[in-house]
Amino acid sequence: MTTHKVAANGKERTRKNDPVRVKADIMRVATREFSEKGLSGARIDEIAEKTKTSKRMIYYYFKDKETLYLKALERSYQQVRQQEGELELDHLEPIEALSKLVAFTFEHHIKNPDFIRMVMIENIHHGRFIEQSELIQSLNAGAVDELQKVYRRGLETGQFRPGLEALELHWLISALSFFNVSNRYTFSRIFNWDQNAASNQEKLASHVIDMVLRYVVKPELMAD
Amino acid sequence: MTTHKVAANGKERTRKNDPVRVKADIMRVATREFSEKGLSGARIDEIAEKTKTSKRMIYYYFKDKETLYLKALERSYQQVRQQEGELELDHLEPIEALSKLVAFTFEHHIKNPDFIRMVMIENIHHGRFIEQSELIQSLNAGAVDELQKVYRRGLETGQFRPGLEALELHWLISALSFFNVSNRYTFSRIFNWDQNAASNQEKLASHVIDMVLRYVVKPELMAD
DNA sequence: TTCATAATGTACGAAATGGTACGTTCAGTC
DNA sequence: GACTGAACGTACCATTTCGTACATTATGAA
Repeated sequence: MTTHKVAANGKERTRKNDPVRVKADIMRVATREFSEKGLSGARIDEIAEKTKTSKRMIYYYFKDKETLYLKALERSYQQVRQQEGELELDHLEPIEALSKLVAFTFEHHIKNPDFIRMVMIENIHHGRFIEQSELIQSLNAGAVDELQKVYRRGLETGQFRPGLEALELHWLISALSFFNVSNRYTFSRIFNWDQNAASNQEKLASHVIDMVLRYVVKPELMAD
Repeated sequence: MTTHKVAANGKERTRKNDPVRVKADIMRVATREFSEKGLSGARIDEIAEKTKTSKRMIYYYFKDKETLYLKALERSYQQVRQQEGELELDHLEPIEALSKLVAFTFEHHIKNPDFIRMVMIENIHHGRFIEQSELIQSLNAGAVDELQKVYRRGLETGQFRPGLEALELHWLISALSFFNVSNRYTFSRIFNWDQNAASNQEKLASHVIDMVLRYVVKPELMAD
């Protein structure tokens, strides 16, 4: 007697226990669903269907819908933070480094619309879930530290204006990069302007970089 | 025989027909609910409860949930556009005028968090509803026109850099002002920084104004 | 007054939806 | 092989939720 059975439909029906895979599968599908439809818009049944496993398993591993959402949110943050990794700015001169940093951030947001959506959704919820997550808070910082280093170097060479704070600078860069992805639809529609078009994205990117540089670099070093 | 009856509880029960009031009441409640919980999160039953009228009336006047949402979205846009009204920049010199315009936009966003939320929600829906609305598209423009005028005047006086476009400038200002309201919760939490605190809001406001000025005004006119 | 239509109240239905009860199988340990 | 806890499948339940059927009242016109 072997351990596998034959189901009614004649298919081989050997069940494999693979908790890691199952869990990862659920997380993958859930993240996409929540990011697309929000916490209230996503349907557990639909998530289950798109999974290789069943609804039962979702509740087995994740307790309830909100817990699943929180885990999906954390996963989103983890993934983008990983990608942020190696920028290697130390060998560049300050202005060049800052320019690269901004360009990278802008691009990085474009490449991760799902993450942007999760953040939007979480803000709609008044950040109720992110507040509970120590994990997310633990893996922040990196971006600001890089910026801090660059800014300090720019101060030393005398190219940057003094008196700015890295965190606030980061806020400005984030705002411009985030908005570019988050508000595409409404902005395009209202002003009848295809913000998504490659040519316009290029324009915006260079505007944003230029804007940050003009804000940080001493004016006498900027050509008109 | 009078036209009014006495209900079981003894209360006077004269029904008044007041379509305008009823409709406005529904719209008021619906807008708040949708802005708070989104399209899928808002509940028709709850909207009905918070109304002076009944669920029946919602469907009588608004067909279905999505139509109600669209109308609420349109109402949100209308309201903020109205407020935008009189800025009176023409009598100010260009730099001063631009500064005022940015300050006003920044403040204006802060004063209308419900509107911001509606826009966020609509973007989560890929702008599916705003696309259907000719009304919303019809009442745009204003902000850009004002900016356009100021920019032209600044060019004439030679204080502004040439080559910029009003729409893109507006995009930058909007991005900074919008993000300040839309991403408060997550940003505060991640960087452990109370973005909402009055002192920090003041800082951000002056950063934003300064940033735009430095971007538009010729560098040689800017003090360090 | 009559009459037609707009406006409103009450109650209900059908489907969707989050969550669970209950039983079975897998996989490692003794 | 016997045993045990983790992993999994199926079917189901209770409630919520959007939407409607049906009856009634208000209001202005003829």
